[in-house]
Amino acid sequence: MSGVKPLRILQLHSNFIEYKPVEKEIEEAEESGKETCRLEDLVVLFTSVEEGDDESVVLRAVEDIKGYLDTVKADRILIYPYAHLSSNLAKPREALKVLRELERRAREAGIETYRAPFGWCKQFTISIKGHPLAEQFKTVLPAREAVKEKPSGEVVSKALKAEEKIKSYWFILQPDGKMVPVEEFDFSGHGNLEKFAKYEISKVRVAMQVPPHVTLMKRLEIADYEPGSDPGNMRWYPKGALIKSLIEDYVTRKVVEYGAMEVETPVMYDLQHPSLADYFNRFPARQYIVKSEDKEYFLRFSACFGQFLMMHDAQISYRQLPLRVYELTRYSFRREKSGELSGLRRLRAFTMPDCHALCADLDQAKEEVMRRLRLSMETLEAFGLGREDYELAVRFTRDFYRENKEFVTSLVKEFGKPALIEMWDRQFFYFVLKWEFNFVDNLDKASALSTDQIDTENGQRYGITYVDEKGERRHPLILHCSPSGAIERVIYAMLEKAYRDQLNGKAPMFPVWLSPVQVRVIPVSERFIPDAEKIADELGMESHRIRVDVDDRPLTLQKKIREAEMEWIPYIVVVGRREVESGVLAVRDRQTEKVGEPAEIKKMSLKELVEEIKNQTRGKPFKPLALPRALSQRPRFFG
RNA sequence: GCCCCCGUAGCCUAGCCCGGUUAAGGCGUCAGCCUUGUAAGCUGAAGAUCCCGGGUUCGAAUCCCGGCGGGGGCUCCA
Repeated sequence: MSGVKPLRILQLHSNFIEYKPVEKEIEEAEESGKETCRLEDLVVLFTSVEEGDDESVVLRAVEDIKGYLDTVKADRILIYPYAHLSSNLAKPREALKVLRELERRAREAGIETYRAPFGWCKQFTISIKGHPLAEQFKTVLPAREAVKEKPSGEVVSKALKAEEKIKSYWFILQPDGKMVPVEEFDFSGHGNLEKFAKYEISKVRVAMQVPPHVTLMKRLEIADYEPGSDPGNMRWYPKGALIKSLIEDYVTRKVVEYGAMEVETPVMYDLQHPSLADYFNRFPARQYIVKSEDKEYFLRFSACFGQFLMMHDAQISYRQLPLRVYELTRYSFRREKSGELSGLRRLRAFTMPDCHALCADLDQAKEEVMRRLRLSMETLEAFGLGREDYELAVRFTRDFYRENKEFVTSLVKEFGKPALIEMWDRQFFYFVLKWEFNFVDNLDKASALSTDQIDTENGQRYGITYVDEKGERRHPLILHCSPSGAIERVIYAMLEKAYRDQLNGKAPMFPVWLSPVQVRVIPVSERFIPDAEKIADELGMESHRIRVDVDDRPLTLQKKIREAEMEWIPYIVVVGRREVESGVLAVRDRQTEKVGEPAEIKKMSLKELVEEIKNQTRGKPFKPLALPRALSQRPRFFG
């Protein structure tokens, strides 16, 4: 190694650097003023010269620097003598010679070059750019290959990295079993599928508007950003909390009916737990980390951990399979990158119904997946999301498809519309097959709602076993299903759909069972408030399970109607002299309304109205009004 | 993380480019009038550290620099 004088260079692509020579540290120091020097948008080269006497290294270094400047599109450098990179420093006199040579050669190479004074104690402030290549540490050796080291940044799961290398093959699978490469498929009549396919494959995304549902979620006092929390953690106003809670109840009820056992598990887990750490690396997500005493915990991003650990400890017989376990996670956490967060569509804290099913073998798993596909469609239906509102994607490995063609086709057949297929050459994740329903919004963005997966790894990873017919312990296959997707995302989809309805001239609204106020009673003047209250008493009788309120504010009738309409209230009952005398109600029915046209007023008896609402909400959960009944008693949360 | 946009009263917005009286308007709130017949009745009042810090200037919401917060996009995705 004699004759080799390595350079150690820390390259930092910076927004700016400010440095100020404070005092000379050594006798050989250069002459310099003490004024602060500031340079912007440049690459700073913290450089130390190590023991040796060979100057040829400089040429190599300049080559390397040029390449780097090209890559990061910069054209200016600052050579900043920085002794702390080495424990084997060259003599100052020699080091200065090398640095000057480096400066000269860099200039010769056409680089705008600055150099901080050598031999001084300097103070500096630096702002480093955030792109992946902004920080590089190099050791430049004259006779050998340069050593590249990247300073360690954030801990990224292996799965997240692996994902970057996945090669996907895209097809459209028709209900009749015909599989067509996506570029050959005729999308006429399948506009949403086309948008979804493009969104998934092309990665071109243009849109620079606030998503319609964000405006609506605020205006309707459903939810809002919470500036006092981490981004992606929402606040829920009374109306939103009610809607969310009803949806949660409904999904839970459906899953329990399907045969799942509801459980509850912790929100945080030991980062060092062996099974968890391993799984962690198979799941492409970023986490919140919580420190407690001297341990680190990650906040769960699904219910898998808790349920798997529970199943690990359970005694299970093959006779009990498929065994279904369910939890509604309030909350699951994923520390999505800040630029990815969007309204209720993509959050850092969200509520995820998560249902696992342990299956004895693939045949049982396939049967179960089919049941859960149906369960998911029924569930979405209750939120007013029909098959026309979402698209199916099925993703699997090539091997799985070869051996299970019929099964895959049967899923698409059950769905009834062509589906987007993504095929992989080998298994990257813990599952061999996964399907999702995807909603396409008004900005042509697609997001997954319901999903199910066939997991071939975690039974083993978590040591989950059942005892088979022969008395032997075996690992089950595990299905992971969310029949609705995140609850917040369901609300997002409903709002986006309502917005689209409005564009098409339909009055936007929630399904009646989810409307925070189902009937508003409006007296024509203050004189009729007592009559209005009496009607509200009768409509709102506990046994009717109807949410009624009364607009008792001293406003004009028109104004009160307008506000009720803007709140998307399904039934508006106006009470005046005529109603009091006749006993017949004058009802505005939102479901029959068209935007911009005068409303039709239906004459109905109170009993008929109660019946109609009961018909609309049959079989759905009910919760009482989440706000004071009298509008005059209500605060305004937004606007 | 990067790029782009935004930050003015509880909400929405004007003013900013081109610096100059008490920062303008609408919604909402409060008070009063009106007592209302199916999507905005009238009058009045209160309400603003113009995001924060620095700089330029006789003078900054306005120009410059830095920071903070939010949104959107990029990459990827339950």
